[in-house]
Amino acid sequence: MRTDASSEHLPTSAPQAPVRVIASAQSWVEGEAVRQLEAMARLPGMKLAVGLPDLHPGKGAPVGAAFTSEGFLYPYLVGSDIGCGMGLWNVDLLARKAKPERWAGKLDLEGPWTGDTEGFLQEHGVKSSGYEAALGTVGGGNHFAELQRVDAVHDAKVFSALGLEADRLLLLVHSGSRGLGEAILRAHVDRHAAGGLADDSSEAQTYLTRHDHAVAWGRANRALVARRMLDGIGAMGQRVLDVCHNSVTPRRDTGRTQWLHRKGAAPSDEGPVVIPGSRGALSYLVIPTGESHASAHSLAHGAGRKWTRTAARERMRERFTAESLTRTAFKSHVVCENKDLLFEEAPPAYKPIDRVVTDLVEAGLVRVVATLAPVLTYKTRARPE
DNA sequence: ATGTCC
Repeated sequence: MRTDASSEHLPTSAPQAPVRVIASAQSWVEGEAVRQLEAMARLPGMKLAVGLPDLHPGKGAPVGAAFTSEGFLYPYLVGSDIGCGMGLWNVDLLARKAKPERWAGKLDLEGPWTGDTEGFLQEHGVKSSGYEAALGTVGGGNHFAELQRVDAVHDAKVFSALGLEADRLLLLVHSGSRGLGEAILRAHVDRHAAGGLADDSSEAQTYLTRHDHAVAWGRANRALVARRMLDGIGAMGQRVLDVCHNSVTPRRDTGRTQWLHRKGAAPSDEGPVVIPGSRGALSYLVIPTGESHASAHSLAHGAGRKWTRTAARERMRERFTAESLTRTAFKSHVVCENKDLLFEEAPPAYKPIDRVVTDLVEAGLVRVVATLAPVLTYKTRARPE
């Protein structure tokens, strides 16, 4: 029996909203993740709950899911990393000029940026938050900054329309709002636990204002991570796209405002997105296709975890040395001086990304524009004591 | 996920 305290607060009286899991039989989804999705579908005001092919259990609410509601919004469904997302930069360096081994030895994005963070935020039109010491840092868990080369181009027209060239490096940054979003959710949970907010309440307004700030701050954070990374390799870059996969946004395409919650779900209504594989795997640049109402205007945001962090540590430690995991099947390098994190984030801990993307293609939701292969993944330079 | 737990 589960003893997750958060689920005790979830009202189960409301009728269940439609639940849809977009995943083929080949990409099995854990039963617990579907049960969590169904529990969320019984929240007051819920209209639709969608699981994407990377759906997996989370802390109460599942990850890889999108929810639309009316009358209420649910900060708990966005989670603590408000504004987390993926940014892609075009790098003005030929892939064949890459020096991953040399870069891996010297890149260091730990600690506060030594530049003018206030000025940087101002340039991006974002107010400071009190968390500026973390601005420009990647964070933990599945966050990373990864230099990539183009593996294959499948849609040359869209590829070049994005300003991309097959022989250039790209930089993909996955990070969020660090401690800022966490503090915003904590303030909500202290009062309401997993409960929602009436959308006409002043508390909802306060939350949304803070949420929007964290989303903007998270985007600026990715931009500064990119800048630090590019400074480290002596290159320049241009942002190609940046999308958020943890957020709640209003939609007014029906008579009444609907709240679209994304919990580890990329948008399908903001143009091309990158769906990253884990470290030693390809990432997919895709363009959304077709009508996306039934999929809550959302896409998978990654491969999706297959093993828990604890299980991954145990299983990987038995089979591999930490050292061996700093190189991948693509001969790319991984900067991760935290061994536990290296094991937790090892490729076998995740579902195969190609199956996740194929599910989206077969559901008519995306077309693959290009596949991107890792060259150098930066996780952390810091060693735990 | 987390200036991560007193």
